[in-house]
Amino acid sequence: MKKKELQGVKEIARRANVAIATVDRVIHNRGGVSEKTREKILAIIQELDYQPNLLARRLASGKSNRLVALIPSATPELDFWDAPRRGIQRADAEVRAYGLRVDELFFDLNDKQTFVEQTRLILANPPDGVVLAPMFVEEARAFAVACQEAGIPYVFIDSNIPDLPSLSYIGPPLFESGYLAGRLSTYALRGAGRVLVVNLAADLESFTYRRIEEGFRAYLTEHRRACLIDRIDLHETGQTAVSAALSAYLNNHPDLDLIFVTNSRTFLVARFLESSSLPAKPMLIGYDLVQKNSHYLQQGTIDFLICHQPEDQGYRSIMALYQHLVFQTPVEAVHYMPIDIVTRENSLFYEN
Amino acid sequence: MKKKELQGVKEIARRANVAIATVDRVIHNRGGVSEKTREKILAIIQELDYQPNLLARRLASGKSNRLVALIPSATPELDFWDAPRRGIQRADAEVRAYGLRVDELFFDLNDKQTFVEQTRLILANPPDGVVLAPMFVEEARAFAVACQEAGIPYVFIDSNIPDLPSLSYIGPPLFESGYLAGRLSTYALRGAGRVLVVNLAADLESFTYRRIEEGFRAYLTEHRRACLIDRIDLHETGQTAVSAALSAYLNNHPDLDLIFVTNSRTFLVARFLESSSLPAKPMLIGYDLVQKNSHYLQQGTIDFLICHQPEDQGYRSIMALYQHLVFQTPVEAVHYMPIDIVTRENSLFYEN
DNA sequence: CTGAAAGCGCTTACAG
DNA sequence: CTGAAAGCGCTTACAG
Repeated sequence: MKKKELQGVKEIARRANVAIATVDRVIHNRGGVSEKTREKILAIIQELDYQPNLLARRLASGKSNRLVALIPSATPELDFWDAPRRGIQRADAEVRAYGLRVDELFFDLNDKQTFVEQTRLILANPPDGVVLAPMFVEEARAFAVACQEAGIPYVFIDSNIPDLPSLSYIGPPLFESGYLAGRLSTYALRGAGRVLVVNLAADLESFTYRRIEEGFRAYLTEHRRACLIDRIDLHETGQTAVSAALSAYLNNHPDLDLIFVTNSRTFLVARFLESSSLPAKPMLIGYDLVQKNSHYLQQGTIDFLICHQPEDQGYRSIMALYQHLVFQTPVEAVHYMPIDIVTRENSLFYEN
Repeated sequence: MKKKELQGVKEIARRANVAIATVDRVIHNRGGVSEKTREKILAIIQELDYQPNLLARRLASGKSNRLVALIPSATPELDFWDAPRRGIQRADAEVRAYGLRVDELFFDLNDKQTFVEQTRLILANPPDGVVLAPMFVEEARAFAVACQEAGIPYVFIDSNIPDLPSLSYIGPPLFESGYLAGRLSTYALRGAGRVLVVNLAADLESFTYRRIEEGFRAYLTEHRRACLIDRIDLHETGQTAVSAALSAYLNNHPDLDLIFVTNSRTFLVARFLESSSLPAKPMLIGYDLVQKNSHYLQQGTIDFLICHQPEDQGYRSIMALYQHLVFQTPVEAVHYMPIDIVTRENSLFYEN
């Protein structure tokens, strides 16, 4: 009978003439091993091209990891964050069997304080990794720094704070996304053309909106020098405020060709356009296939929505942490999502 | 000292007053257990909401699975299949640690025989699952039937044979994809408009091209009744043949507004358009961001490319089999990919 | 029909 | 600095 061939640490231990525990020590750099035997073992590992069995490792160690995802809560009005959440849950389901668990925490997009409170809760019971939507820039920055100090890896999702050393940013390339909006807008421009950029958000300091607008303007500057570009910034995101501002603008500029809304609140503008009786409806371009936007896309009030695969963003953010924690695989520092153009015709399959 | 609490099968065995092996038997329906103890054990499993530890299961069983992916080979001229392949390899890397392995086999898109040979090889050494691009419909059908008989699950990727009971189809919704092309084409139509549909493939019997064209025509019929639609079918996919056919057509119809190519060989048409000196270049819409297409998209010769996330298709096809084999999770019979519109402006991030 | 035991490839105290 | 042993939660012969 042929003798059974040993595998893995056992075989290494046999060849090095040491105990398995010693092999384990050098594999994990736990120290307490003489340089001589250390090198002998290392050499054998090389020679055998040893690949640890991760199943066994995890089973034996009994370790499991807890991740926290801190994202805005979806509301009936604005369900954007349902999509990343689905992705997060899909990832959770896939890796649960391997000892990873994801806790979801939510904050209110209109209330900084809810964000701050959640970050406090997280730090009080530190997880092994964090997925974070840094909508409130300063507060997110403070939290990120705290995570760093606690040695907790974090990944940014959907928007970025580029100068922080996150494990990864998973989201759109903002400038280019705006640039594409610029290109799409040219389908509507007659003659010189008049364009309105609309920013609707509680926190307008966000890097996000500025970069998108820069990209948008860049395209038009390059291709439509004569085009006139105005802007409306609104901290209030209620329908009344939005309608009032647009109404006032359109009174002065009935010749408007196009409105570009820099985030998912595009439906607020669409709603206004539907209710007002303009001689010629301007083209409307915005972001994200949320339910209300989908409605106006079907109606034809919204012409294009730009999307960045929000579900996949959620999925990938968890998987990045998973790869990092379980496999110690290097993770790409920036994963730009594709910039998708969604129209009435392809919207059905975009929602999956 | 509090007594250690048992987990899993051990705890079940303790409560049922049987050996662990017996618990294992009922969990896996291996039979050879009296109805009475079987029911007792089942009840306890219910009560405990027992979830097997898949790590332990796989480690103990020592089982591993081999998958085979049979896809067209990428060529320097047409590198489309590089993308699904990358996805397949990414999935392979992710699940390798869990005992799944993927072998890749390739066939020549211009040579049915290479496909048939590969299927023979596969059946001679049956894998645990197959990913299959059924470009050659009849041959793929025969192979699928053979797989069924051998009890091997298979998933179709990129194109479908709907009446076969594949584990899953992962690819575009063809009709809707063509329908979107129809919508995009209307940007080019002046007046009634003249449109040319071009099919370029060795096997034109494919369900794929017909459905795409149906969708395309459906949009135009609904929205542009007066539009004239011609078609060129070409079994030869060399540049000379393509150029000759287009040249002849354009001589008779210099007023052409738009060309729609139903697959990734769009660059053949673009190349012809660049070399010929037409008074007004027709708009060109085609499929897939392959390298040559990307080039002509940058040039502006191609206006739109429709894409279906080919890398993700590869990734998901392996993962579907993985879920099925390892977790016995139900898999969705059809997973339609999004229909993406790629322009010069967003192409960079589409390639990842 | 049922059980006791070895083992999957690791990690983790514990002892020396 | 090093080793022997128990154990992670399962599965797999093997014995009865």
